[in-house]
Amino acid sequence: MKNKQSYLQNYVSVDCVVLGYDEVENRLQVLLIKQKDPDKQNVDSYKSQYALPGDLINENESLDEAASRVLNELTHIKGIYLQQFYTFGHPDRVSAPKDADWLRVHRKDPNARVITIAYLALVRIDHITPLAGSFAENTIWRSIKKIPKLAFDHNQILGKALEIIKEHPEQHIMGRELLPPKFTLSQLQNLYEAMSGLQLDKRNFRKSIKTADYLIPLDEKQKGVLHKPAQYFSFKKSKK
Amino acid sequence: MKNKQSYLQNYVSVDCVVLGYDEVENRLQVLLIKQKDPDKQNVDSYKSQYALPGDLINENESLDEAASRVLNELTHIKGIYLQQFYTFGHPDRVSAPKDADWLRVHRKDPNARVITIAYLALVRIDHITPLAGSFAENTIWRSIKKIPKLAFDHNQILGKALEIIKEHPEQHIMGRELLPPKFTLSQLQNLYEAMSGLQLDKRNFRKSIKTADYLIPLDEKQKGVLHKPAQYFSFKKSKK
DNA sequence: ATACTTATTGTATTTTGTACAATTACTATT
DNA sequence: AATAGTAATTGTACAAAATACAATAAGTAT
Repeated sequence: MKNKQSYLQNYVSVDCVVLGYDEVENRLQVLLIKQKDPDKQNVDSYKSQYALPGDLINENESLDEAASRVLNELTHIKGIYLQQFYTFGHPDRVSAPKDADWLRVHRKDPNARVITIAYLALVRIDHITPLAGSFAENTIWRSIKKIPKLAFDHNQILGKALEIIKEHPEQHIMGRELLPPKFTLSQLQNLYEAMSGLQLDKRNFRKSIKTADYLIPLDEKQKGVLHKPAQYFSFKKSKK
Repeated sequence: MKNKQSYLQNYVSVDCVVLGYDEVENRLQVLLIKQKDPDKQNVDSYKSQYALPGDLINENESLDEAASRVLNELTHIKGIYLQQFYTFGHPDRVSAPKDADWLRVHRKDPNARVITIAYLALVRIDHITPLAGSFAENTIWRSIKKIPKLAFDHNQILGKALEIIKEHPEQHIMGRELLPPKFTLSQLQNLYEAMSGLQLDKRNFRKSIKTADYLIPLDEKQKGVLHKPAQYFSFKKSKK
């Protein structure tokens, strides 16, 4: 280590991969923001890009707090579990030509490197109203099967997040409010299938989750359905 | 996002948890550096601390490259697999009184926040000669069972690294050169046991690794041992 | 009464994990 | 040559978990 070396400016940001479970369509969507036309010119003159919600960290907040704040500013949701999953810091990760305009307007030093700590959140899509037209940007949900080209290295960040939930769906279901407080086993199975990308056998799925022992069977059934009504279940409170 | 907001200086560093496998003692040790007396006074006047090897990132290197460089500068080893495992960025992580002296000497802005990306490396301890008395610091191996109080939040960083290898020993053995090119199954089992902290049954261990299919049995036996000589094995080349 | 829809359930089979001890091949000693 | 000492090697019985697979049940609508 050199003594009191001079040191170039680094920006530090957090980016949030917010995955919303769409129970109706049984698919995961990702929350994206549309970068605004930085020069306030008409939209056609500027190639507006989609991006993951993210922002520079503030002075006195932890990384986790920064991620919570950014998520809250963009979705108005609070108390959601956010998991740090990787840090992206390649010197060139924000220096593609496509990103130059945005940086020029939004950064004091547009050429400075930005290191970003990426976070993953999972939510029920019908619990969130993306703040379209809010102070910052338009937000939209996009199916993870049809991801557009994103700003910076955000496609890479999203890809890593999707790998993680695909590998361990079970770790990202409990305590994440991805289902209503009361749900059927079919709803739970659909969620597993959407997260893993696999199709599961009904009988074996039910056997395995009953072994896992995190469900509470309720004395309540579906009503008004055109078939045998399913029993409702809820999650046991996690100990953490 | 605010427009061209002013932004406080953040330092960004990498810290390396280098775990060395000591086959003779069958234990893992961690590579620590001893911070030098910053004021060049006699050692007694300064509470010298142990720390994980780490350094600020340079301008044009990726995070992975920074970790490799730091590791190389401290151990002269190259080509070792380094895995990013977590980023630590609490605003107060370097502001304990114990760390003030060192920061005052080594940082232009001793009060600035430091975000550090932590990396994990595993090596054979007899392959590494820590560079005692080199330009920067003394380096020592310490058993992971007897970790002293470290600088900054390095105990926390080390703790997280140890959790990771404890949970998935198998992922950190292949391709890491933790054993000689030819090794016996007992050597391999000892390594597993050191990493997991568990004791394993010989027959069951052999059954499971033969299922795993990453070993090549060699036509060679131990020589000159006071017991039935063991067969040597080597790892299949990993495909990555 | 019938058709329709989804929920619910069990069994046989395979695979994997676990507990447990006798025999083998070498060296050193007598 | 026989014996003792040491670690390597191997198998079996049992339990638990994963997998493949289809008939019956409980509602609604006609």
